[in-house]
Amino acid sequence: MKEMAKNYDPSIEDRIYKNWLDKGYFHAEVDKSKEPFTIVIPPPNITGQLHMGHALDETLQDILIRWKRMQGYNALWVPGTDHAAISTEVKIVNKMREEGITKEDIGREGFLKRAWAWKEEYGGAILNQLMKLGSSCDWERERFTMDEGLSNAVLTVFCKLYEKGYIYQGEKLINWCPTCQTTISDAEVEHTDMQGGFWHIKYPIKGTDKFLEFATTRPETMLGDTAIAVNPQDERYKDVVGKVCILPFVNREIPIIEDSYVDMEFGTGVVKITPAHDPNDFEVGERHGLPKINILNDDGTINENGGKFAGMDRYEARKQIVKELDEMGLFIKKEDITHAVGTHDRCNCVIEPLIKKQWFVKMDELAKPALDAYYKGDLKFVPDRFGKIYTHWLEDIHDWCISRQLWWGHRIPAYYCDCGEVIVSTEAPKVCPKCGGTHIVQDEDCLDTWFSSALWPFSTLGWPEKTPELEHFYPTSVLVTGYDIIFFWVVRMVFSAMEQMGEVPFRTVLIHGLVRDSKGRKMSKSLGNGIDPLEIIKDYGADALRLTLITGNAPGNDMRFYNERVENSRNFANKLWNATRFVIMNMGDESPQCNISELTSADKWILSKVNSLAKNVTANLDAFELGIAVQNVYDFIWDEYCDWYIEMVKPRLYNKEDTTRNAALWTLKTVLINALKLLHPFMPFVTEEIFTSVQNEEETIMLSKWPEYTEEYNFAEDEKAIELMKEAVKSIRNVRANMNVAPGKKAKVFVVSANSEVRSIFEKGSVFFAPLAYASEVVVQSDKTGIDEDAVSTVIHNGMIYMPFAELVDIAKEKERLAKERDKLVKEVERVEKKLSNQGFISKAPEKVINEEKAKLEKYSTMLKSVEEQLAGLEQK
RNA sequence: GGGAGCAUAGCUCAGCUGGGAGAGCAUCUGCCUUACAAGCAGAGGGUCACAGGUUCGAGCCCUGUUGUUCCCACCA
Repeated sequence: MKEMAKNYDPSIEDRIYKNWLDKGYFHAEVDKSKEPFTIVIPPPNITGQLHMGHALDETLQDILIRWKRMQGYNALWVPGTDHAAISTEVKIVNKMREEGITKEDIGREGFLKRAWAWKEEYGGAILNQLMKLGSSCDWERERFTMDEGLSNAVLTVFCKLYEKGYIYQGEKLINWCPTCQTTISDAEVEHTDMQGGFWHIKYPIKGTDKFLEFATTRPETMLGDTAIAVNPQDERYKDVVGKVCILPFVNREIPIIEDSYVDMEFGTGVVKITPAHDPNDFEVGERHGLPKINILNDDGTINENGGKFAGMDRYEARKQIVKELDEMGLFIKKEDITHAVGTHDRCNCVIEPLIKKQWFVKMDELAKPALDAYYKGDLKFVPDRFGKIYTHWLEDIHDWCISRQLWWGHRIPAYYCDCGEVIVSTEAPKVCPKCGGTHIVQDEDCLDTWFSSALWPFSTLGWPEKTPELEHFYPTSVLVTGYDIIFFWVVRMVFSAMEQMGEVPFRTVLIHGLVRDSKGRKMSKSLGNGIDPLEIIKDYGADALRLTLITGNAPGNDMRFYNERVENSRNFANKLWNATRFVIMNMGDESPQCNISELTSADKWILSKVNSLAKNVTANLDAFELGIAVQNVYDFIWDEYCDWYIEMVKPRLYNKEDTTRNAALWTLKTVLINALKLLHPFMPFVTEEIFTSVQNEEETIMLSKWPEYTEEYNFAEDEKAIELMKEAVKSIRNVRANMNVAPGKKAKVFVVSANSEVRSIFEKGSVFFAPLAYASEVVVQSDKTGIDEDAVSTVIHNGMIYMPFAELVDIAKEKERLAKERDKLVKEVERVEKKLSNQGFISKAPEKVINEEKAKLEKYSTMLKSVEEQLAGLEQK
């Protein structure tokens, strides 16, 4: 037997984790005799540092995996990392800048060398941090979005979609980040309210002395204007439609056109049209066949189309243009407004819409099966409401721009021959199939990082190879992720899987919220309010962190994190630890055995309780109510097992002669082990440590069998008996505290009941009832014979409790106290009577509810009667 | 402009298909009782945002209002 320290020390966690690793418990092999349960990890970026969001995400997954593994499923959790194209590239470029090197200096090959070195250095770090949390991932199956297999999957998908016509190259308006100098997808544009101007400007109308007034938030784009538009219904401008304006500075003649897109009510009802730099204007341009003039360079400066402003930064040009328009008398006024501006979610730089030739995924056809899967119920969101976000996005989806002007990522498998032929192929072609030429160059661009993570659920299992793993473990069971990444990832995984696999990638998406700081703010680097999970683990243990993240949180809801909550979790681990110490101390080296017939009511009560606990916890886990599930276990261990059962069995354990001592020890151990198992998914380390200390048949709790409800351990009568005694103990404590009786002062306790069953319960339970009720002696009898009239009393169901104290009791006070008890009961009786006399209730409420109410009425009225009798007795004094 | 969430004890939050309001922390009182002071026992504290409605019965369902947070969106 091990000597246990007085306080639980979570520093054992590393040792336990290492043992699990060494034993290979996390590894899952294809085993057709078992039902698979699969989770693929949302791959963290290789730029990453574990943060609270990860900690929550991984904890949820680990709980599900550990639980299913114990239930006997073939549980596989696939770990891995994401190359995170743009984030990583930016970090590497920044690091190079410190060394005074640019990408161009070292070229593509040199850069990639550095990027892979970066991956080697930082890629594994976050996985090591995941281990600290206790994550039971199958590390033998770790994948990386750019490893050989996954890259092959990416190329295969690209080519297949190209052949189907779902991937195409087009000159379209895209989102350009002038800082990162790459295109980004619509999903990566973040609209943020910013202070801006609304400049009112007028253009001269050719051949007249009139002007046309309009307003714009981006005056510099005027250099690319190719029309002026008004609403066809607008009577004010009927006479100028068809005429042309002279565009200042560049002196281009631009037509005044009609388009219903223009809102007559807004501003002057006149809009300048810049098809190359605004999505709406682009559409208008398409409809009217207008030229599209790009005025921007990639770095956000004005290009040669901007005439005298060429070379100027966009914002500098804005100022200068307004200034010069003013000098020309064409500037009217500037309003200060706040409006939503598109920014890049990685660098916060303002996005410029502009036209470039890029690769796109055509979305309309791909979106349909992904929507159907949800509507048919093959794909479920927990909670439901996130399904709406999913369908809303898919129903309103635009084509996905997938090319990025980056070097770190999967290079687009498109090749260009001098003859103009475009060849898309997984292998680089040596000769052009059209002209036979050999001067062929590959597209310079890389793919959006989400293109590869979209394939993650099947690419990690070996696709496009037909591996046994893919056959067995796919589709995966649950995807766990935050609501902030539904568009980026969940949607794209589903439509990719539907297209490539013909099946959903996962059946359930469990959505969690954000972990916020104690003030409810998002944790962020710029605020500096982030709490490092590794620090918390160091101070309190991973179990405490995990418990904190799960407790009191409903799926999809944000939570606030603060240390007091972690302390409470740590205290719980310590409570459990000490309960175990108690059991082991009393058990000694023997392994208690006992026959079911030797069990007392108290034993049966706690066995029955842990039995139904297993049912509740399982049901809540099935419903993904992890917060409720763990609360059930917590309450059971602390309130029922520790505060009641352990206290109840102490007298039996301390008396070596007690014939039920073994039954108590066996029950203590059995219930503890079952509770440990139910707690293990949530707090894996402390439960393992205790499990191996308290018993030795099984070598790890991880692979032990999940407790299941069984009728054999359902003891309703004993539960009722013990609950009655608890009720009695609580009222006695209450009365004593009320009267300021010193805890050391014991009193004779009379239990009086006309009901023989009640008497029997207290007679049998007097061993533990006496100490819990601070009784020097417990006397059970059927009437008040021989009880001092001055005795303090309290009522229980079908009985009274009397405690004669030696000192004179203040009769007036005692009457007052009893009167309070009576008033309370009167109210209860009235409430129930009212309910039961309600004809509507009697005729419409379910029978079960009516019977419950009737039972309450019986209980409260008998209690009331007893109190009234007692009061009447006191009145006579 | 469209959509969603939230509003419950001083604070942070639970409350599963409608059937007598809960936890942790904080506060107050008494206990170092030989598992645990990271503990034990007891107490106080809530017109469940507001107004209607459905129902025998509403924190829970419906409608509206207010406040708040978030997501989406091409009003220049």
